[in-house]
Amino acid sequence: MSAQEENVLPMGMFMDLQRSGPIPLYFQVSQRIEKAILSGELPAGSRLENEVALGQRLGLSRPTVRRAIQEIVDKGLLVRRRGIGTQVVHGQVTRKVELTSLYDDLTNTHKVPSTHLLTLETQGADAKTAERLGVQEDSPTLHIRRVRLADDVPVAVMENWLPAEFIGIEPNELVAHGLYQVLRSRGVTMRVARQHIGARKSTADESALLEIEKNSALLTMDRTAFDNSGRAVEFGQHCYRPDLYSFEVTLVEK
Amino acid sequence: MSAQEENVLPMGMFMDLQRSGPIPLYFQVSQRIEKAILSGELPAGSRLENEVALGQRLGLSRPTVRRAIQEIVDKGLLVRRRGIGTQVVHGQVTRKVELTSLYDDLTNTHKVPSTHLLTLETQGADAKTAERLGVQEDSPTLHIRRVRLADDVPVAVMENWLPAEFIGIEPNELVAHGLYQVLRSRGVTMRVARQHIGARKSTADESALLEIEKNSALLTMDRTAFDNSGRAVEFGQHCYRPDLYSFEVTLVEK
DNA sequence: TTTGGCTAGTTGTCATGACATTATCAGGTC
DNA sequence: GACCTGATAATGTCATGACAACTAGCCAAA
Repeated sequence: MSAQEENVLPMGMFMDLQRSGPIPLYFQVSQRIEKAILSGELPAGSRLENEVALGQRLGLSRPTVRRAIQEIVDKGLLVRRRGIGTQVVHGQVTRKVELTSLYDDLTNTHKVPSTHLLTLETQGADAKTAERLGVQEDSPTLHIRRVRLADDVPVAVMENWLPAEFIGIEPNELVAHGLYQVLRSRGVTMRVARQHIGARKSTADESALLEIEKNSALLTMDRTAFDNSGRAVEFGQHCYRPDLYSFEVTLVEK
Repeated sequence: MSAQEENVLPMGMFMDLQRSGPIPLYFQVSQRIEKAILSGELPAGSRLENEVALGQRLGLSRPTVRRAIQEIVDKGLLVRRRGIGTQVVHGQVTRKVELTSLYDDLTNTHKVPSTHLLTLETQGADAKTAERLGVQEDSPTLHIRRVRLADDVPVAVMENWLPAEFIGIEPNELVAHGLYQVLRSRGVTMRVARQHIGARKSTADESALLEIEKNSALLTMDRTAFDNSGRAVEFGQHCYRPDLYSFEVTLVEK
């Protein structure tokens, strides 16, 4: 017998769906399944009930069930095989990285984030910033430089440039909230972000800010974020203490 | 007038679809649109023809067109807005990172990859390896250690552990091809990979192998890869010269 | 024993139709 | 001129139906 016995779990959940509410049905289903996987109710390697049966039992059409399952496949928690079925991926499950800021990351891991605001000024865009933000060179941008701390220990030095429309942002906003929270409260919804992750040695300035030795190894991340109209709303160059922070990425082959 | 004039481009492509072939229709459409974006035929900020019209012109149903567009949205090249339409994201487009190996990355960027094989042995799994691969501790695994070079310059030191079924892999395979190519040729299809990206200082050994100074900054990546049945097929701990390699990640908010 | 084919089960693809939700814009009213 | 209102247009959601492609397992034949 193969080592991967595959229990067909019928997912005996009654799942009271609210059909009139604003929450899509496929989302309600996918949330419920994801929760079942993360809680261990659906163990690694177990098979999911097939799409048609699941749809019948829930009173949903197959496309809706399919979409719910697809959501979780995209998260890397489920694997589909034609002719076979859908299985839970092996390996301990860990929550994936979303389009969030470091501030959100820290609150999610039950650390207390805080911010030291080093710089908040209007600055003409240099060539690189102009290209990343898609604005004219020398046009005004908001330049921010911050140190992010978790439980009063410095974790990252973050430098951002924002388009002119955000120049009114106040220092106390940035101290009390993450940059992404501030942008969201101004009606901006981030949709796409392109990141480059690398490493280099720390400068004397960075070493002092992060309270580490000179010429330590730093984890760096450059990011350009776009809102739902496709326009660049933020360009940032950040560096992290590698002993306190790392990136987690889940890749799924189509 | 706003700076983002939005030309409605009707995508005047005739797109001869092959309906009988094995290639899905939605895939043919999405490939064509992506190519149009990357080639500049659909410039940044331009609007796409709406779904129903596009479907009618191509003789396709709306779900098929929708799926084609969704593929490109997931890649971060398009942005949809309800009530508005679908637009090309601003910013220079760069190809995203797929589920590939460093070997594939290098060939895609027209560098000549080569490999120095340092270690190829059978080894009992330690606690960490056993957990990552989902096998018993002390069970046999294939242990590989390699240096990857691009144009004869060392780029990375790569250490991998594979389950027992791959113990037959020959040294010449690993020198001539990337590990993922070898696995694919053995019928393994990778589906999901979980990666952790960090940084640290180099050891004396690594410094010599990568031809860099001692205590340089290194970019590190740990990865566990799963095949289409959800079983772990590879666990690796790699480190890269940060002046020659970095990671690119595109995040898309759902 | 081995090989081959058949069958049942499951996901993959595609079409058609309908209604809901949201943003824009023009026009009328105060 | 400012504000409300409706029409218009586009994507978001969901149902139903059908066929294709792939896999595993059973069974019969060589």
